[in-house]
Amino acid sequence: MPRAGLDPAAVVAAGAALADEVGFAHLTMGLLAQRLGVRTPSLYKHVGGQDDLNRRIAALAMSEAADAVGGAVQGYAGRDALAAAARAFRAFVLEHPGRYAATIGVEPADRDDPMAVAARRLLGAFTAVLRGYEIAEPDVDHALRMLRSLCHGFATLQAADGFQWSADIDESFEWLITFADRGLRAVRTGDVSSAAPSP
Amino acid sequence: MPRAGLDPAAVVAAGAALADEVGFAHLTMGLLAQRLGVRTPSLYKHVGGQDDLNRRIAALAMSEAADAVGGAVQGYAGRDALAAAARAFRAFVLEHPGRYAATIGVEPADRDDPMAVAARRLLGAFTAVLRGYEIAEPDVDHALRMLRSLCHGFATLQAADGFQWSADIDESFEWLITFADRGLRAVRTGDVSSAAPSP
DNA sequence: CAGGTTCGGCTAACGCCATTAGCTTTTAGC
DNA sequence: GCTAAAAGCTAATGGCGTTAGCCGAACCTG
Repeated sequence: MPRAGLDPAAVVAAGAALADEVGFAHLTMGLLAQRLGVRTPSLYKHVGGQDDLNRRIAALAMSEAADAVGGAVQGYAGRDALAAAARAFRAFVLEHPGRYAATIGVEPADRDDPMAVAARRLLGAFTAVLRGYEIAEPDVDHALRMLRSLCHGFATLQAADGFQWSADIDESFEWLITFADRGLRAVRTGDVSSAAPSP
Repeated sequence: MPRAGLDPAAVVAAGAALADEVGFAHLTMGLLAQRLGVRTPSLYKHVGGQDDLNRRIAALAMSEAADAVGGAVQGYAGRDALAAAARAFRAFVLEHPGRYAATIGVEPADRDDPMAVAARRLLGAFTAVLRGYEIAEPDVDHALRMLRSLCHGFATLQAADGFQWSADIDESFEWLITFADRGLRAVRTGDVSSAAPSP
């Protein structure tokens, strides 16, 4: 019986691909083993178990998302950068719904957790987008969270088929980009302050 | 051996409460039976199984969220209505993370599915908020999706402990409400159109 | 090229969970 | 009070994650 030649990276990559195919909730150790042409217990030579596998898939997804968004932003600024980042992020989530789902609800163990490192890298890509809007320091964190909520919310709702009604979804997303762009420019001009809401 | 006096509603309510306590992913038929002082197979007299239980919890959560948002909006308009709706929605998700998690990834069977009915009711509450902004018809659907993405994204990211860095989260949320309010008012005045983004 | 060690696969077995079948007892209706 | 439906139970099945322990392949050393 020849060896399969597996290693942790190959197992995690196959697990991520399988999650994209069958949905993260249906990703099972047995199914993954079958896909790899191996018996289930053999996987434990490469990953610690299902929980460990999930965390590694989440880290991989975060890292890939950071690459996608970071790469898409290169050479753009302002509205173009925002649009590129948002489109790249949504495209990634829609192309890889399974591995992205793995990132939800996983809290990194410590700052050196690969998941945490990748998450900071993704955050950095969005921070670069904000730089073009010249937003005052106290507002940057808020704007970052707003941007992340918007992208995460839209992408996950669409991935979960949460938009059931009529209007075209791509059009809605472009509308959303324009909305965010206008809003962020208003932040620079001082229409939205970090202080308490206007009375 | 006296009867426990259960019925479907009681089982679903206990399941939702348990999901809030231990997390939706850890909600198990055995654990729920134990909580109700009953053996596991007895639950099958009231719900069809785990999948049916999950769907009923999701429907309950949607219905409660619709009540919370709809009630909070009563008597307000414009920015006040938006703030009330957003705060009510976030408060609901943070107080009931388990049952809200049940709603993600559940697609209703048909239009009469209780889940679909409740979802339409929740959507209606947000539509009522938009009414105060006098947004043109072609933009209403986009604005609705934007609002839903924003609220869903922020609440789920916070519930999953996705915001790890320093700035105060409540402050970020108020900032986000102000941001959305300004943006929606700009939609009315025509700064954002439903047409393609400006060059 | 020989021999030992490490490493990656395997089978067997355990426990947990969801689910079904079939029995018993309570409860409600006539 | 009798009957029938409803609500609980025990027992059993199958699937999954996981662990223990075995055995052969690959690699490194001399």
